[in-house]
Amino acid sequence: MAVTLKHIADKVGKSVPTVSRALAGFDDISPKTRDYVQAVAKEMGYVPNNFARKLQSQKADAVGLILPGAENLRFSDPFFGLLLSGIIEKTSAAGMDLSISAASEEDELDVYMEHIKSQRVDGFIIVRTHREDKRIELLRENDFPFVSFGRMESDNDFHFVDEDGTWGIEQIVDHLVELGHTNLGCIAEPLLFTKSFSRVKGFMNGLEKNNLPFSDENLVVTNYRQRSGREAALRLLDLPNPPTAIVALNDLLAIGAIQAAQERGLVVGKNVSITGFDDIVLAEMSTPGLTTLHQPAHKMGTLVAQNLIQQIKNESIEQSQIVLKPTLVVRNSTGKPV
Amino acid sequence: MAVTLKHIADKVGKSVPTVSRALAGFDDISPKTRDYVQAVAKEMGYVPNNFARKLQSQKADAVGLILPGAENLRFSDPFFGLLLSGIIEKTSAAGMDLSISAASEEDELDVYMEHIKSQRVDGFIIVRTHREDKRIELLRENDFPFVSFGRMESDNDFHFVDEDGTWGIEQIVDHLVELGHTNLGCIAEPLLFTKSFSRVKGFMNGLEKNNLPFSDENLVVTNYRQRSGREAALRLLDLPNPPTAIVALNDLLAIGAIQAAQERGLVVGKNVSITGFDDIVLAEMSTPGLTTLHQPAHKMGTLVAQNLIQQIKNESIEQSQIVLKPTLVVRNSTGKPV
DNA sequence: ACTATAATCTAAAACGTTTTAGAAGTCAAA
DNA sequence: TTTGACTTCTAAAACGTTTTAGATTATAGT
Repeated sequence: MAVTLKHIADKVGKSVPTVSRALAGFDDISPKTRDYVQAVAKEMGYVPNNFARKLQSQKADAVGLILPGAENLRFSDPFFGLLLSGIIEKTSAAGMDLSISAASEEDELDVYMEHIKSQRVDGFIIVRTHREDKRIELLRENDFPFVSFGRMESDNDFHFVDEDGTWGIEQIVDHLVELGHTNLGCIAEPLLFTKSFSRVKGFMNGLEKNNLPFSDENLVVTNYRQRSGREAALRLLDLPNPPTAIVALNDLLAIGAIQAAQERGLVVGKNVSITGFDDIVLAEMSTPGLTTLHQPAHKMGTLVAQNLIQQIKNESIEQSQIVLKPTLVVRNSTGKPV
Repeated sequence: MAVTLKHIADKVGKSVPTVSRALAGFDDISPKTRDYVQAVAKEMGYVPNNFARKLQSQKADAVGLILPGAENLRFSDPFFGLLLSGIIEKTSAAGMDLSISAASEEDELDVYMEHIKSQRVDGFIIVRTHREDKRIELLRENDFPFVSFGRMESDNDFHFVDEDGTWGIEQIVDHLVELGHTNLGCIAEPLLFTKSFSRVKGFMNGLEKNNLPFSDENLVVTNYRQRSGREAALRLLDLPNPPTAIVALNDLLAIGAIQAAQERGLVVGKNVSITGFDDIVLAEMSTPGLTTLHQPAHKMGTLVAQNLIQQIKNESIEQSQIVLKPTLVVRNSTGKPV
């Protein structure tokens, strides 16, 4: 059985509250008692019971991360992995737990409510933000602390860390246009995600800025996997008038697109240019190296977690809304059109 | 403020224990009262307080995963990501929390003890198992439930899920020898990890079985990153008598090795053959496709979690020690030597 | 010597739940 | 009409901690 305050109290011949306060270093305990109690506690290997403490304090000292879609956990996405590592680094350092769970779309909101009502967590981190996000609305209504990784389409009166995806893709389009491309294709994730939507907007903006027409068939909307990237790219490459450059809106899609191009016998960076977004490790390792937009995934994780922790602890928050600009990394997957 | 049993009790005009037992469906409560209480509870949106319940039950309903090395979180490793997704799937389904934290090597054991003593978790999942693993010894001494992903070198009297790495690499060596290779190099992670050690053993066994000599300089021990794979491969390729095949002991190392070979102007699968281990998604996507050993990472995660949950719940355990054989996947990174 | 003040401690309550032991009431059998 | 058994409920205690309010003792000031 674990050592409790009562055991220590019995041993030192004092009351439980005295022991509690001695260990906490309150000044209504004599230095002599304090030191003695602390020594005994240490010797007995005392560690406070987590739940008793939390019940009393009415704080969970925990951050919740509820992953959308049980089947779709997305841990194979290296970007998400790095984001998570940033989050864990900060929460661990702050002595808080990170409670990860999964919820299917139907009962997602219920799971949030249960977490709140059972006082399991003090705040949430929201990922894969939608343009209209019910989770965010729910949390705002209930005045519960959270930080979203990504904004909504409007009404962004909450704490978030986000990329400037629109701006980023504009840089990509500029880069391709500078190289001489005039017929650009685009592969996107579902548009209900703000992230995807913003990036597509960047694509449109880029075309418009460079006086290029947009054609519907040049935009393929799919999911986030490489496999889908490959299929989407095949569709683009098989068009009667195929694009000479493909703007994939994340690196995994881009890698899939590279594979597709190679299957069609095209030299990537020459016969066709392909770009990504995120700069996962893989982007550097692929052949050819992928031209993409670098994002500090780990850093973003720390920012999200930091803000949430500050909210929870009622500390002053330096910046409650952070938008980071990605940086263009040019590698060999882009070149002049032949 | 959250709704408590007391609130419901006041409303229905019964005592708190009655409400508690009515909600739990005990049969010493009349059906009439039971239904009424349940209806009222539902209407008031009652959710039990997590910590009160856990304090009383003396169960955490949580599984701990303490990641070794704070700086080295390894979330960028897709294999680990998949393993994690399997774990989360099972723990979520069992209604248990997964508590993830990180600990540096110095205070790793203390962190384990604190988790145990504070009754924060009911069991642990051990990853990156060492040949002599202090964590496992600690948990055994304390008779605390755990499942290890990977065995120790000996004295494996505990629950684990593991690969048969030795057998796997033997298949790889056989495959290469069949193709005609006689000079094989090997790139390994640090040998204190059982996983790495077993795989190296497979390499040795394979050579011996095929009557090939082993030379020290053909084995490079490094860490798990691509970068290291590249450097190690360069060292092998620059030997006076360079190997015609490189057995990298994980896929990331292999990808790095492919990169190195390409830098040296070699055609992989022709001038030099390269193999991996794990079959991460990337293995299929790389050019050339990587010959490797497939492992069901997600499935392994579910097995680990399942066993632990069964231990915790005192359910019967189908299999407490599971060793899975990886399956050889031949792609284009291996071929006859020229 | 008496009072005010400070120093040190403790009893009691609280957090919200579940378990245990037993009370109160109902009903049937003797 | 008493006994026993059963049904339905509740009081009290428990889990381990912290907070609040107050008790006790020592110390100093007059």
